[in-house]
Amino acid sequence: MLDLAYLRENVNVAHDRLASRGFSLDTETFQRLDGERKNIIVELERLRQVSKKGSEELAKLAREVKDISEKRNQLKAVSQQIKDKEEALRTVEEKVFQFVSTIPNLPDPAVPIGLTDEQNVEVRRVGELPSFDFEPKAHWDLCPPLGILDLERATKITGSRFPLLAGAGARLERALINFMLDIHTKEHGYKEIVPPFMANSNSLFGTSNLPKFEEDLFKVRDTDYYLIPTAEVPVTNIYRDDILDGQRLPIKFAAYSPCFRSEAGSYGKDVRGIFRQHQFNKVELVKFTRPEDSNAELESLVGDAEEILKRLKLAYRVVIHSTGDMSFAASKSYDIEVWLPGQNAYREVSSCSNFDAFQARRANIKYRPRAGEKVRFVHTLNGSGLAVGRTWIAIVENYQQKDGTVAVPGALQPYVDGQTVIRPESVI
RNA sequence: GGAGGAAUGGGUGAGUGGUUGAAACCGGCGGUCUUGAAAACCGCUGUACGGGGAACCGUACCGGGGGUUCGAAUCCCUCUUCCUCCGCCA
Repeated sequence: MLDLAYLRENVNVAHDRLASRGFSLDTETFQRLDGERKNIIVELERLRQVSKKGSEELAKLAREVKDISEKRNQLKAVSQQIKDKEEALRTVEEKVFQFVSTIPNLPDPAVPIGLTDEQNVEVRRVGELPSFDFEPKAHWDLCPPLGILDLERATKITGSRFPLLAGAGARLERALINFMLDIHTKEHGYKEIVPPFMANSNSLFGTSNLPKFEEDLFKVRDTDYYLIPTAEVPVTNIYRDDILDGQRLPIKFAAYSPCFRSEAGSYGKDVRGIFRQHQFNKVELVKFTRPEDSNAELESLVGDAEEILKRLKLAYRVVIHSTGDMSFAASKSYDIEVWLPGQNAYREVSSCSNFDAFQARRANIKYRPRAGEKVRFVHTLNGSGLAVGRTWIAIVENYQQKDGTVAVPGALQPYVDGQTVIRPESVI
């Protein structure tokens, strides 16, 4: 949510900055609604003052045992006028709210201008691409014979786009979760969180998944609960409606969770294998920072996520999103893309964003810089550290060997009882 | 699932219809005192919106929503959350 006061003062600047991300701000509608709202408030406050003063006078008359019936009738009329104005105010405020809550965040000045991912800018490449003396396979061809991934049976349980891992494949998934959490909690200073895996509509509004993106979510029938699309939702909302002590900032949380996404509108995209799923595991990093620190904290957040790939010796690149490719709430975003030999391409394993005060305003998360000072909105950030299923794909594709087996990266071996190679095992 | 109780400012906690935006205490800020600190004492100490150059002024907010009334933290209805006891349960 953008700052209403900012919009009032700078509606044309906001219009131009939003145009750079492909959003057309209807400045006329905004100014009309905002003006209506203000007129009603001014009138309402005047009426309330009349009523308040009148009530005091009436109380005085009553104490003096004088006739109050005329005064009371007069005030009764005022009271009705107030009710009417309040109703009018509710109506217009609802309209303003609807209008403003569907405006995306303003891009940070450092973000490259462009309307699509083609204007994204590669920031750096790290690690060497693996070389094979054979044709490397994609994970959907490589894994079923090893007995670690069953693509057909998963569809029986639910339908398409659900993972079914087995044996060493299942253990590899679990090892990755522990590996990632250990590094972030023990070395990068994040506190581990196990959040609810469902969230209510207020929480989803706070992170901007509602109201605009409801079609991306799975909703639990007859309740106000949604399956979380990312741990960002519950973890960011830990502090909804809170005032934090400024001395505690930055606050850094790491949370493992399954993620559920309807993937509406991605039919035909990544249909093979388990790259794009309705359910996947992810370790998410979330930060609450002072406004002046958030861009530096974004850089270190990306670094924390990159560290996982470095330890696993996987080649990757970091890309900064153009204005048009950023998500609704972000002011600045980086993607980390890991090299997948089976697709001969870099593919996303992490997206790290600074939301500045956009989510904090929606979720009402404030901090007090120092005792006695005014409260301000925090800045929120988050990033995948990393998407576990996609890291799993990267490992099997990058560490595949000519005989169809998969080597286990050294950093991960302590998490799988020292196992060094995944060999074919009995299918489920 | 059944029966009770509760929700007030950063915290604890008074307040059952009319200067109550809200006592008191704790915490915080400023000051007096002190070589310095502590203690003691004094003052200040919520948020949002609107008006004004500013000191200030106005309005709203006592879990959410609705109602009664000229007037609600206070009365009524409803929802939510928390606590206690009983039952059930991984």
